[in-house]
Amino acid sequence: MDDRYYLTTAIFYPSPAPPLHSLFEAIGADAIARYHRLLGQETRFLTGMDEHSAQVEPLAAEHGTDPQALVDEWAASWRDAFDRFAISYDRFIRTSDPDHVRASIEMVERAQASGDIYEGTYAGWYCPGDNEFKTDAQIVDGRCPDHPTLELQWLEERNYFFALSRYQERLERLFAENPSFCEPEHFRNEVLGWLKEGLRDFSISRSGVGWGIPFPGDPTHRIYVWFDALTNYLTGAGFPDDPTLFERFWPADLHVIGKNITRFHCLYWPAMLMSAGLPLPRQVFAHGFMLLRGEKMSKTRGNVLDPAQAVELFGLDGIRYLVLREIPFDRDGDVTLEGLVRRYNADLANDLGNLLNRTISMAHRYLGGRLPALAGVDAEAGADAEVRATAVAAAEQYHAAMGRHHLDEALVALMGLVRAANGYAESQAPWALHKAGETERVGQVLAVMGEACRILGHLMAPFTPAAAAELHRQLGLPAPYDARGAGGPPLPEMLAWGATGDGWTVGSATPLFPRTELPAEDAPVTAAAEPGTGG
RNA sequence: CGCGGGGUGGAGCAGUGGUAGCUCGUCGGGCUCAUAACCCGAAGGUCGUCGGUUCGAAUCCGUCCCCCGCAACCA
Repeated sequence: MDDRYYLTTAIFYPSPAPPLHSLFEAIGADAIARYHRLLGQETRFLTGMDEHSAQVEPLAAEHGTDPQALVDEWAASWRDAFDRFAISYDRFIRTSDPDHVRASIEMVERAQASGDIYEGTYAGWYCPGDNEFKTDAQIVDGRCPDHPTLELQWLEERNYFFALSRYQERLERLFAENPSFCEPEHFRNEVLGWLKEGLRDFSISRSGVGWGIPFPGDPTHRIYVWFDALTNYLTGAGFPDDPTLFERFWPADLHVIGKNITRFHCLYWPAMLMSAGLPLPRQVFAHGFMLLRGEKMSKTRGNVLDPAQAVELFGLDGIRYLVLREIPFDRDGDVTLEGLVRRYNADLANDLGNLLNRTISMAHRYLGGRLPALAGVDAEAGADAEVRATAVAAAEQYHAAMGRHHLDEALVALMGLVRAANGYAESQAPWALHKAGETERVGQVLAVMGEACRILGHLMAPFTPAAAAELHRQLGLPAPYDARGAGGPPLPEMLAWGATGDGWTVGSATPLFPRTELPAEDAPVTAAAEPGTGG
């Protein structure tokens, strides 16, 4: 295992504050980052904002401010939200950052030096309503759907192109030699399909706009999208100003992206890096989308789940768990408010939280708070050994799932141990043992339950960091890791059965995940009328 | 015939040749340590359609139908 790990999210389209579906990507990447810190790797986690959007300039004018001031405000708001959601980024990059501007220019210059950039003509249908070229798919009945009264204009514009087509063979070789460059497989298939269709050069500059990075050698143009946005991954690793950092962290281990931008990350980006003579990232992982009632969340549909409301209902860790559990990370997942409430109560409140609560509570009631050491417990009864075996198997499944970035599967493995521990409590019935005066056995049973809780706390840590720390606090155990999941022993050591050796004294129990309920106005209609119950 | 993904009990999913599983929900039972939580059992599916291969198909092949996504910045 490498002693360092560098991962990124995509940089986000600028807006006043992050919607839940953007937080979803950040939370997922954060869980991966935290997992690698727990493994003991020096982990660098980059996220940020893509500020040179064409919308920014007109919007700033509308607000009577300048573009930089507008994105300053937005970036602060995003950072704030990311901090609240415990996104443990090492840098929040902004494409207006000076070092990033230098990096983008450097990348264009390298491509120029390689002879991959030429001047050409970009032609397309242009909508005067929103100053944008429209693709065929964006045109309805020959009009822009947003401005149906305006005629589209066929415009031709001189600008600079990147010769992607020259990289056809090299990209084919990349995918042949390193299939896992793009995961999961169904998105890789899509990329292979595009490769088969043949690559087209793409435009990398725009003229007539002021907001953006000046194009090297032609100040009338700005760098357009990809040489700006994608380059952020290099900037975040120290390119080109900090060779020591860059040496340490490039190439990136993982780019976490949305499935809509696989083309750019799996074809454009490696070609750009080849052109610049830089090593390629090890993997691009495309996650699916969070759907709300089967539909893409969007403001125009009015079906956006508000992060603030979600936090109010489930807490920060609650919502972190829910989005990662409900949405398979490798494909789309459908979410409803009702479903989230159900999942939260079932998994976190009833099963996991209550397991901790009953364990601590019984430890106080029957043992004066003192859990004995596990030594000698295993051989005593089959049930003890079974819980232990489940814990070992859960950790194995967990690591396997995390290795493939299937975060939802890791959580399924975790919940499997919760169930086993609750079942164990039922079958051993320490309350009955206590009545029967079998104090020693009560101690053994609660030691097993406490151990399951201890391990669960570590398994939870990448997903629900604050709740994991609180779990250990209530259990009465020190937190071996810092708030970002770094600085402790490698996770597998802490997941080993009986890792603490001795018993310990538990703390006090308060509900880790208090039950929640659907807000009244969103309650399902079925509860309305129940005939014949009187009242 | 553009490309990719998907169509499995009420809901969400797993399952790539050999008795169809899981979570939630529903119904019944048990327990009382615990956040009215926990545990056990039951009902419920001709696995989108039609056809083929096979001793045997949700699983392989072919037809058709339906849903979602897809290249210039809306995860």
